[in-house]
Amino acid sequence: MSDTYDHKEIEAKWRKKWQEDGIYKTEEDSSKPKYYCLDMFPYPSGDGLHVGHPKGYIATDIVSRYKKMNGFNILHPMGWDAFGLPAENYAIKNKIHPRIAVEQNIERFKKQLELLGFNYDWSREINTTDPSYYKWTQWAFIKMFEKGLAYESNEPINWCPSCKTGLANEDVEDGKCERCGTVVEKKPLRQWVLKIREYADRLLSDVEKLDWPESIKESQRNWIGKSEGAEVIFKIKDSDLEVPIYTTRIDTIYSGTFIILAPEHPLIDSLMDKIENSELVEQYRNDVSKIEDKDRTTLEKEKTGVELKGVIAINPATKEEVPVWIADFVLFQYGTGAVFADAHDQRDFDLAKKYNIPLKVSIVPNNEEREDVEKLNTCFEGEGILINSEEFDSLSSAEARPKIIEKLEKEGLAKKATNYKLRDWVFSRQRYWGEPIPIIHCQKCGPVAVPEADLPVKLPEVDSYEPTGTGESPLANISEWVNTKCPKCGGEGKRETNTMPQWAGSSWYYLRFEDNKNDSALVDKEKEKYWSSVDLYVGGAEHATRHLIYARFWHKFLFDIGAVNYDEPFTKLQHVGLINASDGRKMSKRWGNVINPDDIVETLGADTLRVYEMFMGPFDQGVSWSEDGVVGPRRFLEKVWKLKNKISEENNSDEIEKILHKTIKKVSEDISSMSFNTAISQMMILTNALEKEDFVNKENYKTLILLLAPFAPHITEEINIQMGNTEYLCNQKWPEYDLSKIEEKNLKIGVQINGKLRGVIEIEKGFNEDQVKKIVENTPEVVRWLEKKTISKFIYIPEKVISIVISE
RNA sequence: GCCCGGGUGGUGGAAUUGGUAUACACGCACGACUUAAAAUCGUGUCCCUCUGGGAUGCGGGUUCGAUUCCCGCCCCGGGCACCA
Repeated sequence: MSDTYDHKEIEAKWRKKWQEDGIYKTEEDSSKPKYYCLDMFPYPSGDGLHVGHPKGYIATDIVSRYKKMNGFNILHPMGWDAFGLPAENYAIKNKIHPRIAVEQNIERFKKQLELLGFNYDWSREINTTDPSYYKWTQWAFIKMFEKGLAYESNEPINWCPSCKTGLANEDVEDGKCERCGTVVEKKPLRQWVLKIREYADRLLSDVEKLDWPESIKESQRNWIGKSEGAEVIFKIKDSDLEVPIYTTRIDTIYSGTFIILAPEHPLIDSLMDKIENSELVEQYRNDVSKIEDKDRTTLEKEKTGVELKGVIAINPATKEEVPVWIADFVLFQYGTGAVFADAHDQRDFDLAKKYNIPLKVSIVPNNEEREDVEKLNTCFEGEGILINSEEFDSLSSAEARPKIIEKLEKEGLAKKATNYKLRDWVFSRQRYWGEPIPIIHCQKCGPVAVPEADLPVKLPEVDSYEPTGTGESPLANISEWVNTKCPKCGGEGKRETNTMPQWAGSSWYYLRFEDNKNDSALVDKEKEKYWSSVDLYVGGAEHATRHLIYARFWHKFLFDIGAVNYDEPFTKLQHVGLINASDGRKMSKRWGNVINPDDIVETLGADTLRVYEMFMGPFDQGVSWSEDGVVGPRRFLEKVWKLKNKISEENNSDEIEKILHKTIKKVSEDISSMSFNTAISQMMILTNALEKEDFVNKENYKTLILLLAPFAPHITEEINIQMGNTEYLCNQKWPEYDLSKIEEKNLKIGVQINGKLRGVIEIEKGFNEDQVKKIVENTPEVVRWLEKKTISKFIYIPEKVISIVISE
């Protein structure tokens, strides 16, 4: 037996053996319960992995090994999300075709992952850029098209002038391109859009049944942004035209003294012949169109607007004639793009004060505080008591709302309405490196889906894959590819040249792992029934409103067309906290603070890296890498290694047995709850205890090795074989604990006097209050506090604490 | 502004159906081994005016007892936001 722990030799040896014996290959086996444990698959960047990337992968590796040892059939796969802008930009920068770059980067990533000893079943590897994969991404798109969920639109969209492509709402952060930080412009562009809004209600309500972190669920609720209110109709005087207005505060309708349209509102064009100051109006609309969205939506900006002179609307409740304004703070994309304005909204209030538009009060907080509001000295935005509201006077806001809707509904002037912030998903990109959208445009038939038999529509080779910037993808230049026949009428057709966004392939990849070689279906329904849903999904919280919404939408659609058996893809989600550099900053080439896992594997070993990353702190919390800290886990593994030399057939003390069984219990529970840090500290406690013994019982040692195996698979496998066992640890049974060995016969209980701990006594389990009291009375360290005092209360909380209250 | 999560030693952190706060690890100090160093092992390590007192962001409250529950704040991280 070699005495030094040579991690390099041991890890290389077992990596090779595991691979040769194919022990991580997963087969369907309906006799066993399944466990599907999934990582968010990476985009294979050119920089390779840094030490933060594997944190989530280590966790799923531990959980899946643990589940396997507990008799589950596990699915733990890995693949590559390789389409999209970053891959393409990397390729352009390095003057290399994206396909080649992706191949190289995948190779590098895979090597790095293999060094860490993961139990991935590589026979199920997938790659979103593989035509046999994106065939099914295209297939799903066609199904959506057939169901009317994919449509063409010409509305102005977010355009990133640097990435030279349109973007979805989700890709814009604070008015900037999420990818490159460039300020996004509005650009009218023909594009493909998916009707994710049709799923808004289900996406929202089903959030409740997910075992996900509350923060992510909350983000999704906010992003979907459901609000309930009413739609009211303001008719335009002397015309057939009317303005539908969405409001959540119909209780303020009696103070609606004017209405405001978004400057983009198309109704304005129909009103042009009535508008007396059309020049001014046009100028305002023009000015607004030039302001970037980001600036337009800052609260600090002073309110501006222009009245549409000559246009009069009728308030449906008061029947009063009210002026019509346009103002840029009214957003065309939200609600109906029009609001009724009153003294109970700060923005309307400010605008009215500035331009001397008449205001009226219809809500007051209560009778005591009504004076200031009524004098219009202040804008009251809250809910309160109605005044000046005919029969609704003296009702509360909440009481009045349904009643006002009811009344106006009878006149056909209002109805209940619901609104969402969620916008439909802008799905086309004017770039090369994505799935071609499988549509053929025909002059006669319009857009026609490519027949299923002709899928995949392969991404053609091009000379230049750089973006054109014109709003056309580079594919538009390949006429032999673009020009084709219409599948419907056989006439001349042109292929759609836009490609899909990066999020397309990742919206359903988890299904493909269940059946990655199927050429006749996206996934076999029987296999899907067995493996789905994903039991544990681990990844970064930054995907809360992008990937995790898109995937849920995509999945619900597949459920609706009968392609899958369940209506949610991920049962349990756990997010992984980032690992920052030791300076607290994000690891980045720019700061020169990147730590490469390969280096740690070389110097300290993969097992040490694994244990350290799990020991650093709570799994879902961010932490900074510590050069000093990483030696702790290394010392721990060395201690475990050295215990080999003390193996004996003799039994250890009851005290050791107790710690051992406690450890089995704690490690089992902590893996299930993903509290890896405390599982490791408990194993450290056991190891420290064993170290102090003269010998270590062989079975006890074996138990420790089994518990540690999911965390540190290499070193434990080596110890296992050195102990004379031939079966791989991952195929062995997880240890069970014996509660009777954990339970204490004697308990140490604290004694509090007036709330302060004054001593600790030892009692036998099951002692009653009198017995306990007797012991207390014979404990000098406690009794000295009781001299010359009266005991007014003696409380014994069984097996927990004694609390004595005394007075002079 | 609204919503979600968090605040504990020099550092990462542990402990919550209300019951002995500071487990485990790092760092540091001292000691053993060594010609010496590294490694390893051992001891100590919340603070103070230390027979005692104080401390889980701050201020109150409930309780025999509060890191845990309630009320009012402060700070940090995240989501949403001229959203009608």
